[in-house]
Amino acid sequence: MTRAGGTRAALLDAALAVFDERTYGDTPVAVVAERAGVSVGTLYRYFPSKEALGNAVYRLWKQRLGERLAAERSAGASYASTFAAMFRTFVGFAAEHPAAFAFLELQQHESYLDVDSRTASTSIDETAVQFVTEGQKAGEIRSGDPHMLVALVYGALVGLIKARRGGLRLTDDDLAAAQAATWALLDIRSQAE
Amino acid sequence: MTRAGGTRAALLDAALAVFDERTYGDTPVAVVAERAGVSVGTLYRYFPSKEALGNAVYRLWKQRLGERLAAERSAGASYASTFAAMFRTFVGFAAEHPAAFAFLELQQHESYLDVDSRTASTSIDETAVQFVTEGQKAGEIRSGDPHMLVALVYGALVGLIKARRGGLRLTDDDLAAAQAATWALLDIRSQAE
Amino acid sequence: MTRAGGTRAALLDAALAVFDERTYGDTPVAVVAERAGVSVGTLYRYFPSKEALGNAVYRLWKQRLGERLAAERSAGASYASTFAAMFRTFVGFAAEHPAAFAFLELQQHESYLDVDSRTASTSIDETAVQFVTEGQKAGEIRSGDPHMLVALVYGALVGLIKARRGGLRLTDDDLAAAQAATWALLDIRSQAE
Amino acid sequence: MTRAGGTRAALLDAALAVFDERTYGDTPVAVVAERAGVSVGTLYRYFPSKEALGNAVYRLWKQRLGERLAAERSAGASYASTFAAMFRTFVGFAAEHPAAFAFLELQQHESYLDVDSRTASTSIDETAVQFVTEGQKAGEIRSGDPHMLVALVYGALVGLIKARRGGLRLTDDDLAAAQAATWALLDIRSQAE
DNA sequence: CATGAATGAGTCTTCATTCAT
DNA sequence: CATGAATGAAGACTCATTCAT
Repeated sequence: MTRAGGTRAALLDAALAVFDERTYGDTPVAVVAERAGVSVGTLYRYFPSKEALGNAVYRLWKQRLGERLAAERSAGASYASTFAAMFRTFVGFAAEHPAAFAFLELQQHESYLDVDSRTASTSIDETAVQFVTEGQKAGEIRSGDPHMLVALVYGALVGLIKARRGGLRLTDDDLAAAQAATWALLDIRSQAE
Repeated sequence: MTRAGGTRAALLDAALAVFDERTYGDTPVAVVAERAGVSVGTLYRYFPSKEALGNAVYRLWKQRLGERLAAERSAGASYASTFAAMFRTFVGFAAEHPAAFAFLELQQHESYLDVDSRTASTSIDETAVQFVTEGQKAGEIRSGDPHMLVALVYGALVGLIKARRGGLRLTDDDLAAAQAATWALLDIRSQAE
Repeated sequence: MTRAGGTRAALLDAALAVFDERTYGDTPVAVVAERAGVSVGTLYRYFPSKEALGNAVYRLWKQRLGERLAAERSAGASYASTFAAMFRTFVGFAAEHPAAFAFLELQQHESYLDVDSRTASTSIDETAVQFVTEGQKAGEIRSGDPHMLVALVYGALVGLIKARRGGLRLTDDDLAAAQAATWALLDIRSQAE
Repeated sequence: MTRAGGTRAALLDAALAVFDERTYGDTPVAVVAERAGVSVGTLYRYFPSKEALGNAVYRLWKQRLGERLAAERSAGASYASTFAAMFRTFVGFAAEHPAAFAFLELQQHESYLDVDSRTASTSIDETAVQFVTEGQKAGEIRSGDPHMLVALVYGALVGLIKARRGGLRLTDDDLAAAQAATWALLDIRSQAE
């Protein structure tokens, strides 16, 4: 499991894998070390504590997800098509990195996350809020508290991936339908009475 | 903290409270017992294990939520108005029993839930799936895998409550907007292109 | 399981049964009470502690065994025939009261036996030692420390019953052979070189 | 108490000592660890459970005893003299390792012994049974179920050592007498009527 | 007198963290 | 730098004993 990036990367990889299999709270550090092919002592050379390791894993993947999402905000595109791209990115990320997605969104981290990690988490939110706010100004996204709308959309997305993880089979057509439905959460045209 | 219902009820109350504050996994049984005003030994007279206690709490509230949701399926009402009632029930439940809601929907239970508890959980889902399926047949709800649509809606609702719990302030108008947006996830009229 | 003798007897019966099934140390008093058909509280009305109960059971059966053994010392009989009678009594007792025998001889009691119980135990020994001493004087039993000879014989008998309990099948012929062999431990005629 | 053999050996030594003083069932693992001069956590590095530790101690000494007994079966020797050697070995083992002997033969192990330990125990029996069977064929040992005869002899031996442990003083002459008496259990010449 | 709920000290076991080699 | 043995505090669970009803 030792990646090119060296011991630290191997530890982050191993931690993600086992945290996904068992949960952060239920995973002894010895298991992480063993999976990474190093000793516990070595793990503690790279991370001062289990919490630090958990935070590092969390931050690493939250940032990766955030960057991929942010990259979709191409200038000039319509909000609907930008949303479509973001949706696909999100679903694609979950498909490519199921362990990372499950760890990030399906587990609880409150008990150990530090400020930096929370910030990483918030910044995704901010990107999304900004997108919604601008879309509202442009008259393409329905009115309403942007934070609230983001919460609804993000929640729907997480619900979708969670269901998929729980065994729900989704074809490309299903995903297209899911994207359309989720966009309806924001679409100004769905607001009409 | 001893409720009128007796020791068992006091334990269920205490367990819900501390599981919400700290998480099931991070809560020693001694803390539950203390909160209920009894000794550890007494807790074990009423529940054979910590897992059994966790399951009892989970089932109790999942059933209460399920019953309230199911009660909204009044005959003759339009799907839109039934959905509105369910939305209000869900949000109301979360407001009245924030600890219960957080415990049920914001925590992980995979590691200890038994079959009965999972069944209680599934039955809510089934109610919702049935609602969607019938709505589709009636031409009021958009097409698409009902399980997927339910996952989206349930996810959105959870996201909403989670945000509220995270500090987001929501007025009645906000909630009305949230309801409208969430209904758009299902509304056949949002499907038109 | 309630015997005619009343609650106390029922408790002694129940205790013997469960102590045999599980061991004194591994049996909660609640199990004894339940088996006797009474509550724990009641058990404590009849016996001040678990130890007292254990001692009472031990003493009761040690005495019964002792009395039956002592009864075989009929005057005028030869030592060989008296031994034969004792052997049969011992084996018969073990067959009739397997639980009692196993409890008495196959379990450890050191940790809780009180003086009275130890006395009851010793008196069987004394009877046997007296038998051996007299037999030696009469020239029918081999020379040697009587306590030692008794230890050998008693040990052999316990070994026999233990083996039987462990699954060894013994016919009447086998038992006759066992009796002959055991008597050889004492028989003056086996001493000849 | 840390022996040269390392921590594991120290734990086995300590366990034997305290199991003898108090009984396996009445000894907390903390006491074993303390006696061995290590912490509880360390004990669990070497033995996965208290049961595993108990089995390890049992097996270790049962094997040592078995090996010493088996070593006495020198070819060509008469059955009487082989028996004499085994008798001395047995008594010698009990004198040299009183704690081990008491633990092995004077305690109950049924509740926790695993298959391997039971096997170790059985193999001593098998050696003895084989000795008796061959002696019968050679016309030197009395007839009768070999398992039964072994049970009698082994029981007598255990009774002897138990009595010694209980305070009985035995001179070399006494032991010689005990050996003679015990051999009479098997001696063909004691069978004659 | 009987009941059985309540108590809490005591047991086994786990695991984050340290540190001698 | 890496190793992994050692630590000990903490957690789940049991059970002899008490006492209010």
